[in-house]
Amino acid sequence: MRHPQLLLDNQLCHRIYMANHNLNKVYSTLLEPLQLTYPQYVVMMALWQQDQITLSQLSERTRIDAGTLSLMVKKLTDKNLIDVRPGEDDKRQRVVHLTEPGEALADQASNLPEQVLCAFPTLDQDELKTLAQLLDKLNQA
Amino acid sequence: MRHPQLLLDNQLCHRIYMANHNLNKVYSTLLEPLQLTYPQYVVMMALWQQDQITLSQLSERTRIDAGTLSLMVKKLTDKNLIDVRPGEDDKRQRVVHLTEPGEALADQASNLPEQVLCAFPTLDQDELKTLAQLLDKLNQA
DNA sequence: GCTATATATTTTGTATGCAAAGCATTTTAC
DNA sequence: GTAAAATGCTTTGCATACAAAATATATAGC
Repeated sequence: MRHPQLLLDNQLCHRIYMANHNLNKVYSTLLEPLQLTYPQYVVMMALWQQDQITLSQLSERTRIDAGTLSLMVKKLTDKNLIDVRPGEDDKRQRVVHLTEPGEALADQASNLPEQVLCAFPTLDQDELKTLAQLLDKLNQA
Repeated sequence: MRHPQLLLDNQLCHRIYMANHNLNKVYSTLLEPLQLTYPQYVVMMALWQQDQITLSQLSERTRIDAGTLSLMVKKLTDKNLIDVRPGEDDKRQRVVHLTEPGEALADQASNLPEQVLCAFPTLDQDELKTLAQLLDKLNQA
């Protein structure tokens, strides 16, 4: 091969791609009892952290773009986990509220983060911390 | 919040998700001259590394699943970058071959990995190496 | 106040991603 | 040798992603 720098195994992007893939797989198993997809779970986490925020705030927080979010919010509304009301000050905005079942779901999800880490026993606490720091640094750029 | 472990900022998965997202963004800009999407570029990299492999080998290498690959291979064939022939030993298989233009594209892509890293000046060589090692460890699990 | 611009959201079109069903071929078991 | 199981691939259906166009409402400049 003329260009060794193009080897798939040398690409940071592919490591990240695979990690994302592997994490998604673990989550999809763990999320099955909650009847949530992984991105839907991310939206719920954002709302458990701060309820009654606008769609654009939710998009900023989760990094899920507006178009995708628009659809997902519909589905979560159908599941009766959230409900969406027009903004009082600004009628263009739509504010997302957790419903009772939506809030209650946090209890069911509360042991999930720990279980996810259990799926990756090859990394110890220190390594997880370092990994998180390096990813934060990468994401700053 | 009753469950601090559910804070979005505490999730490894979300850091990975954002990193994947950020890298994709950088790639989509850099890949525009090559007229490739990022996953298509991954397929091409796999083939530049080893040509004339079956679809299932390509899937294993790229971690792109068979169904997705089936479609992508069609598009790359339309672009005249690859061509696909039935396996000689096993007629069920289909073997992917780089075309002349497909091989030539590697030259155009050869400086891409370096340019990608330039988009992340917050990480130095050592940190990139550590990050790669930790991701490998995570992906082993 | 009115118009031009900006903002918040939805819609549309295209490209993955993935599970499951379907199809053709090959291998296994007997 | 032949039926059953396995394998390689394609197709289908659904769920993101994301850019760009469309829509509704707010704000700025005059």
